[in-house]
Amino acid sequence: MHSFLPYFIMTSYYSKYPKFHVAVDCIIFGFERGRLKVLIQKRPFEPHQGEWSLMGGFVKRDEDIEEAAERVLKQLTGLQNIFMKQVGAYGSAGRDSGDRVISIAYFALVDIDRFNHDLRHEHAAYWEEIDRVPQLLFDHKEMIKDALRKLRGMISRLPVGFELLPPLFTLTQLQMLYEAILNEKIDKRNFRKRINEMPFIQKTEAVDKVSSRRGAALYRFNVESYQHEPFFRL
Amino acid sequence: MHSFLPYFIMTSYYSKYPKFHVAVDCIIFGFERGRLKVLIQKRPFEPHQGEWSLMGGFVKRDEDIEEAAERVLKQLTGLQNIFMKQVGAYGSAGRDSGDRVISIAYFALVDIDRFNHDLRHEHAAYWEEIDRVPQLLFDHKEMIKDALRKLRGMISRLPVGFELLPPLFTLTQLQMLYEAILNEKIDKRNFRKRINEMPFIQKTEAVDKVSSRRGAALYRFNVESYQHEPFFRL
DNA sequence: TCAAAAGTGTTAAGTTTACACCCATGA
DNA sequence: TCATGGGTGTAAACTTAACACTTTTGA
Repeated sequence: MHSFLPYFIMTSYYSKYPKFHVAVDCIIFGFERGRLKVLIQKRPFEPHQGEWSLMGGFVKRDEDIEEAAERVLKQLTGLQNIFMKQVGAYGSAGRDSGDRVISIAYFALVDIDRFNHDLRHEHAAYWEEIDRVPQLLFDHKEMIKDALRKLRGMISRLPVGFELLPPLFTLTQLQMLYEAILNEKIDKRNFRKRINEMPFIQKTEAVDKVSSRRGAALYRFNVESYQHEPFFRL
Repeated sequence: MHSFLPYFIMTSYYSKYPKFHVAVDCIIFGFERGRLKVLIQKRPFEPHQGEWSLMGGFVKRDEDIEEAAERVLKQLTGLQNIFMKQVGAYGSAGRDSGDRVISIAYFALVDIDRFNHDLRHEHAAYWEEIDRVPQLLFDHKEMIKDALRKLRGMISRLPVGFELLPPLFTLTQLQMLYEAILNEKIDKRNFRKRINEMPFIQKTEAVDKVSSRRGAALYRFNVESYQHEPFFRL
């Protein structure tokens, strides 16, 4: 705020215009046992305390909105430097029955194994399968729908799926992840052929013996060798 | 605002949280003589009066943010029921040097012929070619970049290009529009072949004699026959 | 009569899809 | 030994890309 007018006339150039509460809401996606999940929470404050909702919070006075989203995510997961993307701003006049609030939705992709489950319990949060999400507060369900649409549009062109997996993963896991997000079956041989052509998905020496007797090769996503690829097409 | 607490304690559940100015900024795209253009304006108020910027305005107290965007668009163009899409929210703490403002960008596609040019002059607004836009205020140039990226992602899957053209248009015009938006040459015969396969782009009896001696068939986009198509692929 | 834009098909290259069996292992 | 998930190649269908000449007409 840098007004050159005396403060007793106005506190800023814009002071005649109304102000609004601004919140962020986080759609936190995770992937577990072949299912895409989203984290929902029993709202911890009034109004509508105890109803299912997304995790959210109000933007602080001198905080970037991205920072606010990262703060909310960290509160609930303990995680930082997580892949997040803005979904959009939700600003219908009547969307929040507590007061006028303009909310900016972000989605995050987390490796569910790194998740802090004490924090999850502390916040009464719960991983729900994407197509079993109950009625949520306000327009939160629409936010999830929009976030999922955005994720779908991204997953086949940008290497974001790895954000949902542990550092080492099997091709079956990766395929199930794509199937869960795109909500369609993929042919195993065709899938592997295409993955093979992506130099930034690299086979390691390591073998996963959990999911099968025979053992499955573990792969990793190599950030460096992705650097120059503009995008791909699954 | 429906607080059940006495008004002298708090005015709403959220009253301990800060409030922010919220604005909308409009990226208004037009298409003229083979060029994609965007409307920029000499800012009519302080701070930074007279600098090039997008057309914007503050959200009113009981107004949806979409409504605010439509209002701003109407102020400048005289047009209503125009194709508009949210680009996203811009909320860096220091983005506006006048005061903290969170701005939500929308892009609009207008038929430049329907534009009210008196209003344009009144607002000191100017159609600039997309790749000749000068330095703009704050993060407005980034908003244009993001809007264009969004438009590009859309144009080949959804019939939005027509919003930029008059009701009747030639295939050459349509092709130039796609070339301008995608920023790449398209083969004429391949383009026409694909357009021919789209039942919702219909040839009319009318002929355009302006752009060539021979005359070119005029086509129109038929909304009704698009209804059931989920999307297409140019 | 010629300049300028409109209009028109075919072929080769590349991409996508469909499809079924053997392998390695632990229980 | 058998049940389970891992791993592998080819051919047909389809899509995309490359390419050049004729038509019409007003100046």
